[in-house]
Amino acid sequence: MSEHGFDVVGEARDGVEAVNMAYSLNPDVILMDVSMPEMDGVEACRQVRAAVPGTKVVMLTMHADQEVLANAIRAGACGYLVKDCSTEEIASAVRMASTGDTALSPQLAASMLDEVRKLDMAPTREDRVVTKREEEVLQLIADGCSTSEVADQMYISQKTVKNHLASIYQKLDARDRTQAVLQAVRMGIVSLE
Amino acid sequence: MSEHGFDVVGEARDGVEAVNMAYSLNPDVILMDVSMPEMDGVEACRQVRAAVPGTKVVMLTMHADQEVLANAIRAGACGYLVKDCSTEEIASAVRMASTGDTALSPQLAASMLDEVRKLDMAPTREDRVVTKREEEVLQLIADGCSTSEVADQMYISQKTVKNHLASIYQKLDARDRTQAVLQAVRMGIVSLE
DNA sequence: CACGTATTGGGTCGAACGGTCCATCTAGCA
DNA sequence: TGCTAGATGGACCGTTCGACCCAATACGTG
Repeated sequence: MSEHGFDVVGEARDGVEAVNMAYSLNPDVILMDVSMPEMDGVEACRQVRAAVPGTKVVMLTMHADQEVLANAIRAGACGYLVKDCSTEEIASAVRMASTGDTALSPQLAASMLDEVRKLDMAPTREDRVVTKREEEVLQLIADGCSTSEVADQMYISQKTVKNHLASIYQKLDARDRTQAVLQAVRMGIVSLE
Repeated sequence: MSEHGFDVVGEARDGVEAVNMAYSLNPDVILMDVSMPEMDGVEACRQVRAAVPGTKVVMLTMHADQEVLANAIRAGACGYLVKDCSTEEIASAVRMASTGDTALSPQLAASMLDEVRKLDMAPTREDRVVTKREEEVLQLIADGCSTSEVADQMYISQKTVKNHLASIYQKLDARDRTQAVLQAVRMGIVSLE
């Protein structure tokens, strides 16, 4: 398998196995799938980076999910590829990782930059005025849900929905859900169907 | 006064006098001011058209109020001028009225067409899903007003505001003010600031 | 380890909300 | 002259909402 410029020293079937093998084999690069049994790739990446700092991790995923990408970057991944890329592209990404470079699928480059921007500029300019859960509450209410319906769909109690709303009221300078949703629509936080 | 092609046979100081004089003098055309003591021009126009069908009425007003214009057209006015037009334009409008034509100030022509459109197409396509007052309530709530604030600004009781809202809920298929306002925004009934 | 934030949740309380009855008044219509 | 729709209100009732307390858990930062 040295035709690509590197040797495959091992294969793991799940996250736990990957971490153990990384510890014993101490490879230069690990090609890690996001979706894995026992332990997902992002968590495995985090543990590998903590246990074996010299090992580079390239993540491989099915979907260009920005949320997962962000977590992978935070976990210390040195590359992130979507699965529809060619074998040569994967090999290239592994070689780049070994030399300290970062490989990234084109369709992920843009959201990658956005994520880095958020990470770096979070203290100076907070784009996310409301948290993820608060945003979910706003969108559901905009979609016509009552408090109890929001609670059911988010698998939380009505009280928690109200807590999120109370937090939203402060952040969006609203005094009731009507104003909060309207403000969220103006700010582009939620969509109007 | 025949320099303009017609004679002035009388002048009335208020709406009641205008109706009486129209009945006795049976003029070809009446130049009627919208704002008049005793009886406003629109009502006077209505009564003249009922009592003396052959008489044409040209309305004269200070403001290009679409609501008043609509009422005047319904009242049977054959022309509608804003007061900043020239003497010759007024004379022209009177002559046109006498021959059965309709004179209209340019700035009123557009809203006139809109009004005609509404009148003709009202049975087939009801643009106005909510009434004028209901629309006011929706806009104020969209602007951030509470029930009591809406009541204050519209000079009505909170109960009436609630009544309007209840009517709105049925028409817009909403169950609370949040959904009602959002639906109104989607339908373009109210503006988002 | 302490600290802040996010998320989850409980309880209470007064105000607001929505629904259901009802009545009055005005316009426009048949 | 009724009839209908619109606008205006009143009274009542149950539910919901928002504000104000509070606490437990988890997570990341310093």
